[in-house]
Amino acid sequence: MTDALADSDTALAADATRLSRREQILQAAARLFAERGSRSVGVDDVGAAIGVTGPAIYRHFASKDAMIAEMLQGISERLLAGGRERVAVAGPDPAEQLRALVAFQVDFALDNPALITVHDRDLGSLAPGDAARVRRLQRRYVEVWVDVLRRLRPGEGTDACRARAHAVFGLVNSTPHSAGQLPREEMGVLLAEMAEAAATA
Amino acid sequence: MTDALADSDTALAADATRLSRREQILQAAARLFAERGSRSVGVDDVGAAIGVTGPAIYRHFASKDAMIAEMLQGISERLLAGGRERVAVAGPDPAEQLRALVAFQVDFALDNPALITVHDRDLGSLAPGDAARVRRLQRRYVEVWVDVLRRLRPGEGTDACRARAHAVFGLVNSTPHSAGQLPREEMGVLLAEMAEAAATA
DNA sequence: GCCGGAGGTTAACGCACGTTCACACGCCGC
DNA sequence: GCGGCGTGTGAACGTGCGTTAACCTCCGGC
Repeated sequence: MTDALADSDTALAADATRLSRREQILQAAARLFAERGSRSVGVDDVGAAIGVTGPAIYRHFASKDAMIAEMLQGISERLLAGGRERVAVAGPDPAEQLRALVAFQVDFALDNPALITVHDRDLGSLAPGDAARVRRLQRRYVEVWVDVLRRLRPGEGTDACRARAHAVFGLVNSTPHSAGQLPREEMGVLLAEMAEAAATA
Repeated sequence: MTDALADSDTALAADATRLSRREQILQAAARLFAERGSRSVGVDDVGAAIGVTGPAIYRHFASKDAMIAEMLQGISERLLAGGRERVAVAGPDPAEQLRALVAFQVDFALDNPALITVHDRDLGSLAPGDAARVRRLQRRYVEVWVDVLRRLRPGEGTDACRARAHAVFGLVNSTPHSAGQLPREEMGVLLAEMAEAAATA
């Protein structure tokens, strides 16, 4: 291949392979859902966002609901796996574990504001079974935080620690509302400081 | 005069019943919307929640969208007015003003978890004009916080203070996620402590 | 060369749901 | 009593949209 067109073709092909079609769809859909809500975004809109027509979606997902379910479940799984890994890597000190969890959540929220938005907004529009599955994953992620907080604050009850964890999530997950107000690095430092202060107040 | 009085009386009575009905509808709708999202809740559902059929809604609202718009605008107005009043009452000390704002937001979030949920979730499903109106109110409420935070933290820029305000909102507005885990009073104290710690970290 | 499957297209179907319409009923001023 | 008005009902309409159907194209393996 000698011409530039072929090069750009291969580059595009490489990009296309780097992200499978399913993931392309999920990513585009997440962005649209975050902006306007999954119920207001049509299948045609999702298709148009990746350059195909609406029904093409059904070559990759059984239904729109199945697509949303997979999206939410994927997010919850990434959070749970990431949180557990960071805690494991952080060593036995609960203060260090908390720092690791905060850093992880901050990074995730800054890198994926759309996923953060969709994550808790569209849970209610899931079929009961799928919603239960996602909620179970979410709950396990919360428990990772609760375990750390409990060892960090021996005097506090489990319920208080759980409420504390939810509050920290809310704090860090404010990124979609304050997008682009600060450079990413600065925002990360700010959120991490605030989150740790709130968690240990 | 007696005519005028009678007229205004009946007008007031009519307004009162109509307003209470409107309020009933808005309240029931807010609860349903918080649970399942405004797009998944039908007009019939809202009607059924107050014991009437769906079309009865149209005796009180021009359309479902108008109802949502009024709901969101009402929330934003209550927040803005409440925030300004609390700051005014708190006196000149910015630390005291912050405490007042935090207490206000915590009370609101604990008293109206459904409104909190709907408030930022269904903004995207509003008509452009209505959305702009609500966003303007929201922005002015944020600026109330930013003004206080800026005087409290002279070294910090406006953008950082705005991000900080959003983060505190996220923290306090976690109430829908941690509903009923703690008695209200305890939860209020916990959230207020965390919010102040985060705001002044 | 051919064949099968992966992935796309357009057209059409059906249902959910917002909205409107025609009508009914109770209440209050006259 | 009577008529207007506020508020409700059930039926019907229109449409947006998720989904399916029928058909096309490209491509890798035999």
